[in-house]
Amino acid sequence: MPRWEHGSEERLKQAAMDLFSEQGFEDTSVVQIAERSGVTTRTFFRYFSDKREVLFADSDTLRSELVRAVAEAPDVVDPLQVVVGVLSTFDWEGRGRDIQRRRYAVIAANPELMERELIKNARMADEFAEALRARGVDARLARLAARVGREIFLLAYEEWLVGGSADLAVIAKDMTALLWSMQSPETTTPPSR
Amino acid sequence: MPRWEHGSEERLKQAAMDLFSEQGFEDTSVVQIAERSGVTTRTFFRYFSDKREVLFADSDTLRSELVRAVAEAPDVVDPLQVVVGVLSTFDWEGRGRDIQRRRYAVIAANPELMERELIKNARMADEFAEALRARGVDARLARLAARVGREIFLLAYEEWLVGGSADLAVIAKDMTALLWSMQSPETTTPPSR
DNA sequence: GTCTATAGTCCGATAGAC
DNA sequence: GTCTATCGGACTATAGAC
Repeated sequence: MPRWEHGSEERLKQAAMDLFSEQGFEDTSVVQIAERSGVTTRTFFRYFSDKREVLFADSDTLRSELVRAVAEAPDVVDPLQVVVGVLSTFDWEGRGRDIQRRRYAVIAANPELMERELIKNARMADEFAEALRARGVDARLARLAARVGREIFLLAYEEWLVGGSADLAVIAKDMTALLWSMQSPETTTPPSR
Repeated sequence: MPRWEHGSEERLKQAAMDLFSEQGFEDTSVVQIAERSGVTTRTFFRYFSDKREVLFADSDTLRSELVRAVAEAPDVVDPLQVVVGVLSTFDWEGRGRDIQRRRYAVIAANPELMERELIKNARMADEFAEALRARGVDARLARLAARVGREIFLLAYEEWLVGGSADLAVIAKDMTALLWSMQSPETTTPPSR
């Protein structure tokens, strides 16, 4: 382990976040990020597959954590509830709301970064669906629950981010109730349990 | 406006689709596409902001068409129904299922193209939500209906694409019913009408 | 760690349509 | 003449190859 190079990844992530915040994503080059971190661009691309990925490195480990939570849910009789529950009861507060607000602001300000955010979310939903299916949920139902649950959570998360001190789980529950309030009589089918 | 070789844009789109299909997106360069179309790369970038966009040029006009349909819906008392209805009753058959299948195969085979597809869908949902809001729907409800409606449609669309001769509107209705079947008793709120 | 291909931008020039 | 579409080439940065 080369001790003098230790921490490169963290320094790169920090430098990228700072530079993107200060001068925007487009106007920041990988060379700049590398220079500020005391490494070469080659080192940057050793850690991150592309320039955008430096902002999403953590999201991969986070995703597997969340997928595991779905896979280990006590029961899956209500798959939508499982998805929304796992996502909204995760300890987002513990990761710092300000940091997440800042990160989201950078991402929202740049379409290329938003594209990456969206595909990460899509992959997470796909893995949620697969985890539910592995637990015996019908494939079609699993996909639907994963996708709709993700949307409910994302809307709740956005409100939580910009909002004051509201609890994310509460917002998510509220959002779910709002969805059910849209059920029109003519398209109603009797609950299956 | 029209000139001798005014079909440049169409030729570029066709050449790109063919080449991406034959040898993959990554292994096709803009130079190749331009050469096959008898123009230079400069001309390619005059029509398309980047290499991916050549596959999505039509989707922009399509989006505004669909957004207009939402804005002009007879009524918006059931916003989810409006979104799913507008999307699923559009004449997708008329655009050729084979062409759409081929296009989707190319997109699904490449993450970069999927990223673009996702952000286009996200923008469409945003505009749907705004159109609903303009019609008097509560902002929160409008966003929720737009996003959930989009997911219901996309799942139905994917089934329609791979499937035989099933009607898209029917699949979408079925998918909506499946969503309502997930409503759990404890989170139920009384229907508002 | 160096070298190179490709994406994408910029400026200026050209030529047909009107 | 203007307007619009095309072309030429030089240029930077990303990203991958060697």
